Amino acid sequence: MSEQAALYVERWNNAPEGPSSDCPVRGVLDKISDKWSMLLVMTLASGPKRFNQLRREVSDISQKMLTQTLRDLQRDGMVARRVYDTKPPSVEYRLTPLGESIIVPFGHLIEWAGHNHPQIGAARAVFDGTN
Amino acid sequence: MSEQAALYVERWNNAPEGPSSDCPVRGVLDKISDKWSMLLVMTLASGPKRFNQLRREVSDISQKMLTQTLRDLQRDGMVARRVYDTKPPSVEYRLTPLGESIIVPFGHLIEWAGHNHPQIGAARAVFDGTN
DNA sequence: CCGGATCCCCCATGATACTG
DNA sequence: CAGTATCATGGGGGATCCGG
Repeated sequence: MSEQAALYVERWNNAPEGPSSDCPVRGVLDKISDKWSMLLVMTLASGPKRFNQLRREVSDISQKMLTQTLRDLQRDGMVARRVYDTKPPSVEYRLTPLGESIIVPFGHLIEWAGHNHPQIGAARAVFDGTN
Repeated sequence: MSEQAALYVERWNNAPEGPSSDCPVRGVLDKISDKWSMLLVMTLASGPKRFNQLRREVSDISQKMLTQTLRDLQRDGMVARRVYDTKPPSVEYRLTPLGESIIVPFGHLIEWAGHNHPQIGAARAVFDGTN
């Protein structure tokens, strides 16, 4: 393992309260592992968007989950919601600085996924063929 | 947004097949968002472990999900399983090089979480108080 | 000690319909 | 356009028993 990785492991295992279930880091990670949160953050990363615009861009999200996920992101301070008093009304969502700040670490994960998904596919083929 | 972040966004939106539901990157990310996968990877990051040892360290995982998650990780080539023909039998799990390679990008996310969870907590308090 | 098999519950998600 | 309200469902995951 690289030294950098070892550092992360040590920090993880010595995190406040340890890696137990009430560890605040695990609380944040649970949100990251939400089905739609990061997808919406990455979609908003290219600029502010309106409700139905998001719905079109993330075409397989239901209206309910879009509303719900946006509210959660707003509650966590990742997304700002602004209502324009036009007619018909329009609502714009944009990333806050906090929301933008997660793009970089999440981007590393995307890069890893892009780089390694062929290996994972190969491993699966071997595993499924062997058993 | 930082230039680095903008780069990630561009790559994401120009990913193979785009950010659609059958994008291979989303397939990998779905695994990352699994409830237990990354927790086990980080636990195994500090060295090979036996089954019940993992069970003790991740105390709130059920036996069923531990078995299931380890099998999925093995299938994806992230974890290697080795059986020692002792009596009683013992089984050791360890990260493969592929498994170790995800520690760094995932570590960035943990660092982000550790650094920003106070802000998130504060944002929630404001939101819950305002509404 | 390491798990496979089974039962079952419940909540996240989806579908649909309605409102300001 | 941007949601809310309500109902249906399915599979993730816990509890438990069993076997090698």
